[in-house]
Order: sequence, then C-alpha cells, then structure tokens
Amino acid sequence: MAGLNPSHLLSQASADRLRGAGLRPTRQRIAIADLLLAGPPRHISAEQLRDELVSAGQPMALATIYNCLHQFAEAGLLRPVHHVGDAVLYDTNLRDHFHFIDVETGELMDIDPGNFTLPDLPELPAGYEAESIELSVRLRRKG
Amino acid sequence: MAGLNPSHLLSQASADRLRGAGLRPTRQRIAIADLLLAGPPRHISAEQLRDELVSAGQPMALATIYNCLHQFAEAGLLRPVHHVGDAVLYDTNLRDHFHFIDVETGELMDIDPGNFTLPDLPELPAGYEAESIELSVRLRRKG
DNA sequence: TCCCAGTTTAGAATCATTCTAATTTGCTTG
DNA sequence: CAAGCAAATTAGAATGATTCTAAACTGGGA
Repeated sequence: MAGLNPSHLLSQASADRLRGAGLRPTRQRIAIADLLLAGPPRHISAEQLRDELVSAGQPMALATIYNCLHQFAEAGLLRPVHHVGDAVLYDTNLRDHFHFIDVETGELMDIDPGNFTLPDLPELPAGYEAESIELSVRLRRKG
Repeated sequence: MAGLNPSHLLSQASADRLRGAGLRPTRQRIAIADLLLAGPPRHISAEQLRDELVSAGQPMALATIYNCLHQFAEAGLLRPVHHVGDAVLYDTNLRDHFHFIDVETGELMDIDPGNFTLPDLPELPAGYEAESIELSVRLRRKG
C-alpha cells in the first residue's frame, strides 16, 4: 500500500480544496473530491459516481451525490455538461473546451482546444450575462 | 372566417409537405404540421404542442406527439435542441443558427446567424460523421 | 461539553419520455 | 366498392434521472 497518493494525503488536499471553495469538508464531500478532483480529466454522471463511491468503500445517498455535484459546480470545481441525452454529466476539466458526443452511447470526447477556438460572441440580450457556453458536435458512427 | 390560411388550404400544403418528406399524411401528422410548419420560427416542447393541439380541436395521445416529433426531426422538418434543462425542444427554424438559453426559465432565443459564424471544426474522431452541431450560450439575468 | 446551522439520509414524489399490446386507419389490390 | 395488411395511433403502465421531504446526524465554535 505504499503507492502514490496515500489516501490521507489525498483527503488532506481535498479538504483544503473544499475549504478554499467555501464548502465544509464533510466526509462525503471529501470522498467525492478524492475521486474527481485529483486524477486525469473525465466526464461522470451521478450514477457512475455512486458506483465508484461504493467501490471506494464510501457509499452514500444519491441525494447527497446530487447535492454535492451541484455545490461543486456552483463553486467552480466541476463543470456541468447539459448537451447529452438524459443525464447531466460533470466535467473535471475546468479549461475552456468543447465536446464531441456519440449520440448512440452518450459518450463524451473532448475537442482539443488547440484545434478549435470560438470566435467572439455576438452581443447578449439586454439584462443578461453569460454563465457558460456549451458547444457539442453530435456524432454518429459511419457505415 | 375569411382569414388568412383557410385551414383546408393549410392542411393541403401540410399533406404535400409530409408526403414530400416520406411521411404518410395522417390526420394527426397534418394537425401538427399545420401548427408548426406554417407560422414564424419557434421552439416548442411536446407538452406545449399537446396544449396547442387541444386548443386547435385536435387532441391526441402524448405518445403520438412524441412519435411525430421524432419522425419530423428524422425527416428534416424540425430540429431538436438538446441543450435545455429537462425537455427536448423542437425548432422550426431549419437554417443553421444557435441559441441563447435563459437558464432560469429554459427560454430559447435565436442567435442571429448574421452576427455569428462558427469556424471550421477540427477533424472528427475516426469512424464518425457529424450529425449536428449545437451551441448554446447559457444566460442568467443580471443583478 | 453543548449547541445549532448546515449536512446527510431513505424513501417518496415528479416529470419527461419510452414502451406495450391492442385498436384503428390509410392504401392497395381484387 | 370490399378485404386485408402494414403502418399509425392509443391509453396506460413502466422507466430513469432528478428533486423533494422530513427526520436524524455532525462539524466546529462558544
């Protein structure tokens, strides 16, 4: 068990990150932060996250998972992606970027931001401010 | 009742349009086409459409409405918009264009295509073809 | 240690959508 | 016009993601 990221170190970093975002570092929020905020960028749904929490020995109520995902997104720790079929996905990649979506499977793939830059937006409707921009290219398997 | 678009003329045009798209012109499909394919561009959900069909004296099963919306989209008579909160909306505007979304209300506003052009996309993942591109700017009321 | 606002919880409720199995309808052929 | 069959429509049940509810718990300060 002398691997990378010993869990108490991870958890410490997660707790700090949570506090920095104005969220009380509860056991549940730390478990979620450990899973999502450390590793490589990914896209995850509430249900998938629940499965991973079970595997990690940290099962918790689905309602808590939804609450936390909302709070993390609100705090800027995750980005919700709304374009997909039924479920909202949460993106741990906080850099500006967009997605390819496999319309059959719902799978999301990042569009390399080096290959694609969005031009300036037109003027927004009066009285509004932009919260986010989502762009997705819906893909279907050829043949 | 000597208004514009006497209903039998509208229905005739709708039936032709449906046949042209490869859809059998049933009573239900004609009623929907009359409501959606004639007037000004708009965005509508299945539930809203049901209400309008009731008002128009053409109530029908929700399942039929969903079936028809799918078939119309498949046939290119409508464009589905997936970015919005819960429900899929159908856009009667077939020109390439994108949307502002009021995140509070779910209301959709067209982005004037004259003011915004999407650059060329990066290369698609191997084995896929693009089905559609959706871009939405999520808006929140200021102040 | 005590306390309380903030969290978590199980389970019910909601809402858009899809499914099912049975009925009806539009066309085509005789 | 009559018969027949595939395509459409239907009511209602089922599904699945998400939110709600009301009660129990907990983190951290006084």
